[in-house]
Amino acid sequence: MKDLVSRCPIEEVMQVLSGRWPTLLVYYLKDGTKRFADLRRDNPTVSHRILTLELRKLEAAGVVQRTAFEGYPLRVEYDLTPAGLALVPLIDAISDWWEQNAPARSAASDVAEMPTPQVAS
Amino acid sequence: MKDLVSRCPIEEVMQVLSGRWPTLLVYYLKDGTKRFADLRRDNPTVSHRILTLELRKLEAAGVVQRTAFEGYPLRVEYDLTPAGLALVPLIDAISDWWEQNAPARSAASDVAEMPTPQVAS
DNA sequence: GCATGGTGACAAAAAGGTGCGTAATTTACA
DNA sequence: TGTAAATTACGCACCTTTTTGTCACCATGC
Repeated sequence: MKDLVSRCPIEEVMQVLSGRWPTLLVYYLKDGTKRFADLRRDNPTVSHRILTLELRKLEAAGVVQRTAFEGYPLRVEYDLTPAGLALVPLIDAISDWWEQNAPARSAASDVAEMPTPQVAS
Repeated sequence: MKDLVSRCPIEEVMQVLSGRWPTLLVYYLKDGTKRFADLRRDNPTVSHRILTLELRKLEAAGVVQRTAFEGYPLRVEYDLTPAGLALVPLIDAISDWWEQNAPARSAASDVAEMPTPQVAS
């Protein structure tokens, strides 16, 4: 998260989507408008500070729309932008990919060290 | 990267794909077999040590296949596993998504603070 | 003595967390 | 009637944990 500028787009997206929370927040927001407290309930392990920071990051990236209402108690709503909505199926796809390839991971365990297959030239 | 176990798959994948390097390494490996030094050339900013650690992580996740040959100088080859190959189009899709939504990001800038649209109830 | 892929000790930086303060209004209750 | 507390979203200061990086060093055969 230094520049948000790099040669290849993957590096840039990852500056936004890397970390524990961004994808998770998108995931929870796909159900529709949520308030700050809703998102905290959805994921009780985020600290309030990190949640605000992450939401701001996603807002800056154009993934999340933040709408603040005046008056007390404060009220702020978060939604996915169209861009954010477009991201949802992609995250789902990666999620599916993981689930499909998870069995392979647990099967091939840590036995295979230094396979030494050929000697080659 | 504590447990690699969580309620929802997204959290798990992100433990593997989060960070600057994992997706980038997959990206470079999609061209085919690469040796350690090749990957360093592809991305000169990874430190040598981090590269080994990241590759190990991807290997453990079943994304990358590591093949070590005996003899000196040492020779180690890295390839994508079938799972890793399956991941490539997904990363590309996210990459494309970013490129398509990049203009929107620079257009909507930081002017809109406290929009105060309705007052609601 | 260089090249290859790697390790371990340690330092720096980033990510994440805790807890307190703030605001205006409502509710609790004595 | 007066006061205390809760509510909501957040900023700030400080701290811990995790990640990433630097540096030196190993192994061996040409």
